[in-house]
Parts: sequence; C-alpha cells; structure tokens
Amino acid sequence: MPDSSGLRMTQQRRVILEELAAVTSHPTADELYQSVRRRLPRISLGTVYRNLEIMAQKGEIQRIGAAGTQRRFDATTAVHYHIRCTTCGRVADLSLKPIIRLEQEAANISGFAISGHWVEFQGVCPECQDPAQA
Amino acid sequence: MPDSSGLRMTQQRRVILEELAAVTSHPTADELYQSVRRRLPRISLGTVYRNLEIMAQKGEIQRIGAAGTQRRFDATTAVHYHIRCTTCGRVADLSLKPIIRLEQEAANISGFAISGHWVEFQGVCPECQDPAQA
DNA sequence: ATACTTGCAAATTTTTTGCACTGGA
DNA sequence: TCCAGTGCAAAAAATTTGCAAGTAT
Repeated sequence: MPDSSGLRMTQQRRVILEELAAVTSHPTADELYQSVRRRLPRISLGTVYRNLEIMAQKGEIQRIGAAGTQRRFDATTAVHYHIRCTTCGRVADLSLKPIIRLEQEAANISGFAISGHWVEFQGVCPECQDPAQA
Repeated sequence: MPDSSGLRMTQQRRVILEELAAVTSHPTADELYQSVRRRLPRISLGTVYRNLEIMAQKGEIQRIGAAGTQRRFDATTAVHYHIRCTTCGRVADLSLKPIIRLEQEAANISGFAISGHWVEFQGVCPECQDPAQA
C-alpha cells in the first residue's frame, strides 16, 4: 500500500509548526494555541494537542522535559541544551556544543538504539540572583 | 541554628521518602500514592503531591523531566543520567559518569548559578527493538 | 473519492487548594 | 503550645477523545 507516513500538511499543521519555529521559548500547548489562534481564529485546542503529539511522534518536533507543570515543545529537533531557572521557571537555550560521543557511550552501556539526547541545566538566572537589578 | 527549613518529619513524609527511595522507576505522584497507601491507608493523594512538591523545592528529591505525560520523581538527587524508550516509555537510570565540567561551561556562557543538570537519552530499548525476543 | 483532519464539546486525567482538625517539635 | 501538616472534597488545569463535517492528495 502506498503512502506510509499518511500525514497531510494542513493549514493548521503548517501554522502550528511555523509559530513553534518562530519562538525560542519552548511554549506549552496552550501558549502555542494562543499564538496560532491569531492566525487561525477557529482552530481548536484539541487540534493543537493532536498535532503536537503526532509531530513529536514523527520526530518533526521535540517534546522537552517538564520545566514546570506542563509539557513543552520545541521545533528544533537537533540536539541542544537547555537551562532552567529554578526561581522564575524560565527556560532558555544554551549554545553549548553537544557531546555526541555520549550517545555512543550510552548505546554501548544500555543496548538502546539511541536517537538523541537532551540536557537541562538547573540554576538561578542573573536576574533572579540580583533582584534589585531586575 | 540547626534547622531553618521549618520542615517536620511526619510519618507521611517519611514513608513517601522511603517508598521513593526504594524504587528506581521514577514513579509519578499517583504511582507513589498507590505504594505509600499500602503502608498508610488513610493518606491522601493531595498529601503526596504536597510533599513531593515541597521536598523537590528543598532539593531533597529530584523532579525529573516528563518521560510521558506526568511529572516524575526521583529520590536520588545526585546528578545522574536517564534513558527513555520512545516506544514503550520506560525510563531507566544510566550509569554513565556525569560530566560536571559541563556545568562550569554552562555557567560561563549563561551567567546562571548552576546547581545541577540532568541528561536524558532517547532511543529504543532492546525489548522494543526485537519484539519477538520479548 | 478516500481517509486523514478538524472543530466542538464532553470526558478524563492530573494537580492544586480551602478548611477544620491533628500531631510533631 | 502552636503552627506545619493532614484528610477530604471540591476546583482548577491539562490532556484526550467521540463524532459529524471538512479537505488534502
């Protein structure tokens, strides 16, 4: 049978992807819904959830670890590192060269077929370290 | 002074901590509730949530990234690495020597006061790679 | 045309909270 | 004592799902 991926590039899917790619803030499904809504007022939150889930499954986007309570997403599937402020909860990207070698090591130890990895640093951001300055 | 935290070691807190320390499965609040319940039948789910939250805040336990939908916890606060099967969702510990040097680098780049970091590898576990064998 | 997708709404699941009572230090 | 902590229950938040209608391919 033809067409194994079976995914269609609908307007909703495209806009969700575009909005996600446009920010570096690792939005939650609801945050994304709010911004997508400005372009597609009739889109539903359910559709956003469904698409994020499907695309994450297909590896087109990345589901990142819980910074807080909610699930967050990232359009950059390439391995990259995050840093989270334990005080204000902000999550930022960190331009640190990923250590791919680690994946080989992890594969050897675990027997898993490694597809990627991600790293999150925890700490207190400059603003929260010095409240007066903020 | 000895204890500025103001935390009391209640029976509930102690049992939650013990049960969490007894497993390596990084349970969700509800899973933990189920096991704590066997020892303290009258404990409430709310209490489990409250304690996990408080202890995570105090750094006595670790809140780990969303492996799936729910928040998960880990009694080991030392930096250690996880590996998650993208097929079955299982999360396991990985005995890989943590690269503390990374924290220094991250601190230099970001200006954050780094308190820790964690790494999660994604991949397919041996069982899921070969279903017939499992 | 076919069957993947959507919007809507209801249902679930997960987490938080108010409150009066309890128990640890 | 006295206030952090608890159980309970209700509320809020987050996520999923059934279904009829819409639309990429």
